[in-house]
Amino acid sequence: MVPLVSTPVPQCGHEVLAAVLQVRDDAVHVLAWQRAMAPAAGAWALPGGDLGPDEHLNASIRRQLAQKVDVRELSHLEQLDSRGRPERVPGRRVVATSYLGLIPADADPRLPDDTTWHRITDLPTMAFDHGLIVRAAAGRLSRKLTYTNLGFALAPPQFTMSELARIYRAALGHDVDVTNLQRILLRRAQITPTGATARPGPGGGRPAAIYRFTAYELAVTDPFAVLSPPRT
Amino acid sequence: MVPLVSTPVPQCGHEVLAAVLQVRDDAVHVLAWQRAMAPAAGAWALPGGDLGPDEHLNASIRRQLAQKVDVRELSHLEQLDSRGRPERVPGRRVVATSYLGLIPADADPRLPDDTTWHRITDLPTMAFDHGLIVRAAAGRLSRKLTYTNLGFALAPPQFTMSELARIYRAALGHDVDVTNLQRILLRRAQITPTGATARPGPGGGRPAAIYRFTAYELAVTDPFAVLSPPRT
DNA sequence: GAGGTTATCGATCAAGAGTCGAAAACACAG
DNA sequence: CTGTGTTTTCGACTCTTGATCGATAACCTC
Repeated sequence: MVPLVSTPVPQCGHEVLAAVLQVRDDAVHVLAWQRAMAPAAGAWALPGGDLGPDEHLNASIRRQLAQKVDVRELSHLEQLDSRGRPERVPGRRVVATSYLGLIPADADPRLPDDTTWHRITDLPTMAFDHGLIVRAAAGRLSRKLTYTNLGFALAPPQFTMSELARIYRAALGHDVDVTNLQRILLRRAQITPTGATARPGPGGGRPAAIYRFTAYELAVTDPFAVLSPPRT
Repeated sequence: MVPLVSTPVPQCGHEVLAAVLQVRDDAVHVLAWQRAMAPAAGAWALPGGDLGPDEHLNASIRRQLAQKVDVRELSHLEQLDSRGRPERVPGRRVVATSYLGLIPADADPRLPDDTTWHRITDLPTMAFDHGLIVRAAAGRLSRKLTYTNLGFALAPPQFTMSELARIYRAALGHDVDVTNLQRILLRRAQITPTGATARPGPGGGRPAAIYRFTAYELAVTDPFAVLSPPRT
């Protein structure tokens, strides 16, 4: 797939990288692949690569990602920031534009042999500054989760409130009250009851209502807008 | 691809740009200079230029800005985003990383002849995609003003509440109640009374208390954190 | 002083969010 | 079929934040 030797040096020292996050087993994971060659052989790296000579940034990150995971599984993709420290990659000056990618909690895409999921709380040795990018991505995710509808990108198409709360718990890193979560997301019209109910597990319990997200595109929820325009 | 004049071709097609904003006469203005040469001759452009071969992004934007304004006047500088559409600049493929810069309302820095302030509500013909960057910068500013202490970068070192409210009005684009603003910023401990009072203008009026910002580095104010951790 | 002007403070109202416990709806065991 | 345990759901309550408005304070000029 990737040529091992004699890669032509790209004329533009610019690369794109993505921290693709997913909640798996109640913990946020990031997609990474293990480098086989120098530099940073053995370390884990984020998917990405050099920007093509006449390529859009968005097109490039999608193309690079496609080498590691089925991009159709991606529920969200947004730009994070750019890093240009000359020494961030030894031996070559390259500016990196990083992205945050999300995959719904129920998906389990096929991955190449060199690629696996890693808990972001227990990262292996990461190549270059990729560890910093993962932290920036996780921070962006948890903050945006509170004032946007970004949950749609983490949750499966259908879910109960308990399942959704577990996802939020993992992504936010602290406890989430189910009652509170339900009221907030309902009031914001972020989620809609489908009418169906889930069957209780063994041992019983009241069957849970099944919800879905109302929209699947990022939207900011006004409510917490402070210093807002007059209400008249 | 080949440059029209004999400027040395940078080895990396990467530039940095800054939208430097300031509140002047109750309106947000942006610093721009008028291009004399093709491409986009006559159009107004943001300060910026090509990234040096071994230059940090932050160092580069400061260096470029220094050509148009005294960077010591800058009260804040943060990265906005990167744009890489191949056609964003005709004749040359260049990725741009944009920045938001702020200058306190009372400063009036010396500017080169080709450089002036423009109201962002009434922009002249902007070169390339620079108009989009100005809008992104203004949006970032108004949003961050509500949930951070970014006001410190817009306000002069000392101010009365009326003066501060006028600055906020301009940056937010809507009315701001003085009483409300005072209470919110005091409760958040963003501002501190200096003890001094301003002399009333002609016609009298109660002398206004003089405040200053408590801190001069960006800090997020928690209060509006939704789905916040349990209060116990 | 009297009237006009501006700033400040307090009381009140409304809305969003966190907490808690009771009730609802199920499975399973006896 | 009934009682027990489990999970979900709903409502009442409290707390905090922010918006609104009127009253008071402190100054000017005449």
